[in-house]
Order: sequence, then C-alpha cells, then structure tokens
Amino acid sequence: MNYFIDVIVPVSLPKPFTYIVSKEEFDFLVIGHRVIVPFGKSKLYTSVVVKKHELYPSSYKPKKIEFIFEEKPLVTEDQIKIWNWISDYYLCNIGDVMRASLPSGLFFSSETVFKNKSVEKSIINSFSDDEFIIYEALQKKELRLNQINKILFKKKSMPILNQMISKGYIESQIELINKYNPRYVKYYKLNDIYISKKKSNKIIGELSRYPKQKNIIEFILKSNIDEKSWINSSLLKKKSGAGLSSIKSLIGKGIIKEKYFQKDRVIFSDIQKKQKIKLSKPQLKCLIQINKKFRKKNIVLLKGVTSSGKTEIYNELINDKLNQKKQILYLVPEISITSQMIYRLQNRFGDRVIVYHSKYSNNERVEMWKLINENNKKAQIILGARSSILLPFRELGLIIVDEEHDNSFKQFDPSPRYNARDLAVYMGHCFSIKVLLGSATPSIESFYNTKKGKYEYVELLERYGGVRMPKISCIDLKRSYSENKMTGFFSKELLDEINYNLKKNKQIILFQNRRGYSPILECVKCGNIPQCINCDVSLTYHQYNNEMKCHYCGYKLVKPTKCDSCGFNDLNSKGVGTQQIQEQIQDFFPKVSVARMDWDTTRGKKSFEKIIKKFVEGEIKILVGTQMVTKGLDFREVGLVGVIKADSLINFPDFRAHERSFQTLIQVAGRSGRSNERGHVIIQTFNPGSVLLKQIIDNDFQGMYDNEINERTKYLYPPFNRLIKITLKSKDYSIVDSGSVWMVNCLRQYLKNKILGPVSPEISKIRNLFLKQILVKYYDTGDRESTKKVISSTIKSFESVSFFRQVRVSIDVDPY
DNA sequence: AGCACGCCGACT
DNA sequence: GTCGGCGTGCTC
Repeated sequence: MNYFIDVIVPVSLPKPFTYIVSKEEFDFLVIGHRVIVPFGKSKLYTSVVVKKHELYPSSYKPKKIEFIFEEKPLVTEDQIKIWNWISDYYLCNIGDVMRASLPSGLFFSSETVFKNKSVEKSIINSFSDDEFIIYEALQKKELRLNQINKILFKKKSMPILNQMISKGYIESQIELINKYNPRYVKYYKLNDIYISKKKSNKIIGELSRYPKQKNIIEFILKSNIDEKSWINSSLLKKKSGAGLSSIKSLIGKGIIKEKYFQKDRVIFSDIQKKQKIKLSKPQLKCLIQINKKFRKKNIVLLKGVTSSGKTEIYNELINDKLNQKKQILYLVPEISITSQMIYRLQNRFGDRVIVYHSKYSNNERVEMWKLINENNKKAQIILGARSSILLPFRELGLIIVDEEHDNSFKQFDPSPRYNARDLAVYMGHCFSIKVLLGSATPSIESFYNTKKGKYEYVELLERYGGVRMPKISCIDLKRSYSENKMTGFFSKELLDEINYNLKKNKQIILFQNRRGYSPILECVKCGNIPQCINCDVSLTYHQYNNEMKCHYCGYKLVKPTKCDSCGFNDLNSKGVGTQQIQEQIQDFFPKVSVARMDWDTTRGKKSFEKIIKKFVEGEIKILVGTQMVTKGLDFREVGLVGVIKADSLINFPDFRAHERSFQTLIQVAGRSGRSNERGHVIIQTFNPGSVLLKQIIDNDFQGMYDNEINERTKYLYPPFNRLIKITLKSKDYSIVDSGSVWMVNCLRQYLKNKILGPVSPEISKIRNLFLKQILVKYYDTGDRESTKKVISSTIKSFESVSFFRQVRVSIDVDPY
C-alpha cells in the first residue's frame, strides 16, 4: 500500500503537488501540517498539507517529503477551504493565497552550499584553473553559488561545479534558512547551594568588599520568595544598579547562574481597567435587535449615523462572544489611524486584545499566528486590517467589519486580489460565524443585499447623547469667484466661519480630496507640464524639498528653473494640494497652529498618532488633510469641517464616484459636532445645485441609494452585474495592443456582449509598461462559474502563445 | 515564480 | 572555440 499527501507550495502555481509518505508519516500527518519538500532540481520548500490519499499518480513518480515540521498543524482545515475558495473566486493561484496568508517568517528558504572533499595531491595538480580556484576557496569555508560566481568573475559556474561534483572533488548540500528568530531573554538566579539563610548571609559578608555585587545578591534575596523563580536581567540591572561586569563575576564565582528563556515579542496591553460604558437607550435597543437578527441570519448590516456610538455596541457583542470562549475578529480599514480604537478596546478588554497587521515585524507576526492558532486566551480579540481575515482562527465566533464600505478592504496589487469584507461574509455563511457589517454610509452592494434578504438590517439613527447632526451648507464657487469674494482657495463664508470657530476655541478640519488635485507645474508660456519618464502621468510638485515626483514609480527630479520644451523661465504651480491649503491658512492665521495629515507627510508608524494626539489634546487648532481625516476618528471639539472643493471627488470618471463622494463627504462631515454643540460643515463647489449634494446636505442615504440603483440598473453595473477587470502589461506597446485584441476576440466567442474593451486606461503607462484593460460584465446568477471558466482557459491559451510571452496578465475580480 | 537547459550570436 | 544572452518548459 502506498500513501500520498497533496501539498501546496508557496509558488504561483495553480494546483497542489503530490508526495509519497511512509505509513507512519501518513498516520501522523493531518491537513494543515507544515512539511518541507524537495521541489524542482535543487530547492526545498515549506509546504502545507491539503489532502491525504492512496491514489498513485499515473503520469509521474512522486518524490518523498524531506521532513515534517512540527507536531501540530499550523493551518486550520477551515483555512484550506478558504484558500481554495479565494483561488476559485478571485481567479488566482492557490500558492499565492498561501503566501499572502502565512507571515513570511513561517517559510523556510533553501540555499545550495558547496563543500570540498578530500582529494589526492596528484588529482589537484591535474585541475583546470577554474577548478583549482574553486577548490582552494572551498578549503577555507563552504560557499554559495553566487559567491563562487564572484570569485570566478563568471555568470555561470554551475557547469564546472556539476563536473567537479560528478568527479567527486566537491559536494553540494541544501541548507535551510529559518526566517523566524525566537527572542531569548536572560534571567538570573541564586545558585541552589546558597539558598539557605545561613549560607546567603555568609555570602553577603564575603562580598562586603564588592558593594555592587552585594547589592545584587541582596536584591535577589529580597525578591526571591520562591527559590525556583528566575529574575529578568534588565529588571535586576535596573533595580540593583549593577552592571554586566558585576553580574559576570558573580557567575564566575558560582554564586549565581544565568539562563535564557524564550519570550514572545507580542506586546499585550497592561491596561486593565475593564471600563464599562453604559449604553444609551437607543444603543441598547439596537444591541437587542442585532442579537435578534443574528438568530435569523449570520450576516447583519448595522447602519448607524456618524457618532452614534457603534463602537460601544461592538464592545458588548465582543463581550458576549468572549464569555462563550470564542475568538473575535475586529476588522478595520486602516490600522495605522485607529490608535484611538485600539486604546478603547484595550481599555475594556485589557490583554485579551492583540493588534495584527502586515507592518509588524516578521517575528511578531509569527508569534501572533501561533497564539491565534492555539486559541490562546491572551489573544482572543484580534483587531486588524485586511490581511487578518486570513489568520488561523480555531474558534471564531464573531467578525465585525467596521466602516464596511471602505475600499481598503480590497487588495489591489499583489494577487490574491481579495476583499476582506466579502471574505468575512463568505466565512459567515460557510462556518456559521456571526458577521456584523457596520457603517454610517453602507456600500450600495451591502445595502442592496439587505433589500434582497441576503443580510439582516439594523439601524441606529440617533447620535450618542442626542447631539444633532451637523448643519451642512454649500458655497457656490462660481459665484464667489465672479463676485471677487475668494481669498486664495477660501470663500468669504468659509473664512468667516473659521474665524468664528477659532474665537470660540473650537477646532477645524479642512478636507481636500487628493485625486486629480495634486499640485503640478505648468509653463506659463506654452502650457507644458513635466511628465514622468516611466509612467503616463504628470509629476507632482513637493514644495518642502523642491522636488518633482511621480506617485506611481517614485521617479523624482529637482524642480526645473526653465520650461523643458520652450525654455521660458516662468513655471506656475497649479492644482490644490493639502500643502498649499496649509500654507495659505497659516498665512491668514499666523498665530494659530495648523497641521497637515496625508499619506506623504505621515510616513512613519507613529507620525499619525502624534498628529492625532496633538489634535485631540487641542494643541493643534486646524487640521488639513486628505481622505484619512475622514476615517472614523473621534474628535470632541471640532466645530467646523471645510471641504475645499468637492467637484474633483464627484466628477471622477467611475461608476462608483457618486457613492464614494457621498460616503467620503458624510464621513468627513461626521467629524464635526461630536460633543454637545451642533457642528457646521461647509462644502465649496462649482455645482451647488446637484442632486447628490442635496442628498449629502440632507444625509439622505436612501435617496442616493435609489438614484444609484437606477443608474446601475440602466448601465448594468454592480450590484446587478459583476465585474472582472483583466489588465495586460508589456514593455512593447504593439504587443499589448495586439495581445489585448486577441484576447477580446477569444473571449467574445463565448461571452459576446459581456466583454468591453480593450482600452488603454486613464494612466496608460506605469513603470515603462504599457497597459491595456478588458472589462467583463456578467450576471451573477448562474453565469458566474461558466464566465470564470472561460476567462481562465482563455488566459491559459493566451499565455501559451509564444508571441505574447512577455505580456503580464492580471485579473481583478470585483474591482474597486 | 524561479531555474536549468539549449540554441545562437559576438568576440578572444 | 567559449561566454553569456535570452527563449522555453517544468516543477509532484
């Protein structure tokens, strides 16, 4: 009888691979075990077991596995199911899904090293030059291939090395490199023989000449109630004021001993207040409703106006699940700007909360993975961004998706291009996990799903503490300009209101949408705008370092003094960036502290927190920012929100532009008037009469929804249809061009009018690669499987056409 | 994706 | 001849 396992390797390949195992291995292994396998000519890979069977493969001879990594599986069976679903639904390779899920610290990489063998003198004399150089170098130490390449000044040393191996002069060996380094911490303890009172007093006496060493021993004796306990080295140094040298000499004398213990890096909160906030009546009612609806369906959408206190309701739900010993996943769009939320959650649940996100170090993520995999009590509530949906939950009972409409739940660039919110919904259905989608401005899709009865629906219409919704007014920029009432980017009304709020000691947020309004340089004479040399975009101007920069590839240039095309020396900066707004407002109010928050200025992990903290504490009076000031921040003292120009947001050429504008503007408006007084929002626009703006002023979600549903029915957009975006990239324009035409023709044979394109996208070249896009629109019911099958097989045959070999194809299912 | 193999042009 | 470029095909 033969035994086999199917494993997935972390390589972008479409299917699992089969290996042969012994009976013992077969009996031991379960799905989810980590196994090291040989793969290809000279590589070892970390793989995950996905299937056990006894079917001998017919077309190849399976290899044996190298070894089994650990006793318990690292991945859950549910995860394997999810991985398979992702790879089917998002049309990507399962190896990519595996790579996205596991922190890279859990992969081993292998390297081939070469070692010398002993060879007789006479043979060494017969070596060729290269052989001799290699042999000599290997005498000193073993070497890797690229090191040998360097020594020989060659690009290919493999043929020579292979010859030498076959002749028995040297040997090669595959070495595994572990990427996860456990952290070890030093501890000290009194040697056992000195533990009795008599002996220890004697030692202190003997050490009287060494006051520092004496201090150490006294400290140990004082704190060591239990003789088994070890004392942390940094604690010892701090408390006894001793240096390493004194400790070392005590070890030398055999009085104390040292030992290393493995300690995780995961930082648990030491906040232990377990503070409980009493729910208001509307909140309580809402909570009861949610629980009632959860009995009917696993998915519930909670629409709660901004500042209605959704977080407190979440916390109650979390608490319930915690009492049932279940794990809870709390998904948020962008972890770096949610320090407030982390704090609140830890305030209530202390060390049972951990924060997971891809910017943590490898080692930290490995440790968190393990804690979650063993369903450790200390990591039962996981607060995280998109990728935390892929963690190895053992007892997941509740997923909260906060700001459900936010598009950062969708992964763009490296495949798998999954949406964490949709994945949460799938998991809810599949494993009977309760999923709460929360938002003040739900996505059209989710709201539609409540109407269709796919999700249950709960509303929270009152702001916490009965604070009124902010008053929103529009300023007609056209009129303001023609009546000469503009000062820079600011209308008289906005400036007056800023003044008024500053006098009342209220804070102000100024919002400017980034898209299409980054500052650029334009020649006054010929209108030439400097372009990126690698991409089809204008360079944006950064005043703080006087540079022109491309936002797509990072290409940069010192600001030119003359126009590139006509030589005229007057370049005018155009477009409104947050920076210009900040400068202008600072000019108007020189004594007021103004800060800016956008993706450019806030690179570091901590810089958000700093700005937010300063703003919360009132040190900053005016905050200028892009989208990120809209994202769920809770500021108490904001009296005014100003939107510098709403038009670029609303007129964006995309079917979701209206939905997104509504969401963004309502969210930013929601930052104002969160404490007792009613806030004010001023939106400057060239088109104040538009239906959408009226809906925003009235916070008329239903109206916006009805309009959008109408439009989307007419033009067959989601939620009535599904979209798949196929992008082709190549260095050679004519090849992508003909390739895209080929692919469209091929797709049309089966999918006819479902295929749109090919078109060159708005930005047609990025990093010297030309782009072409094809859009597939299909009805979800019944069409899904067959459409996706056609797309997969078309791309497969496209990739086998040698003329198109250099074209990269990427598929984005449900693009944003 | 990586990586080896193999065919072909450039150059000692 | 030999080196290295790049196109091709495979990985259990």
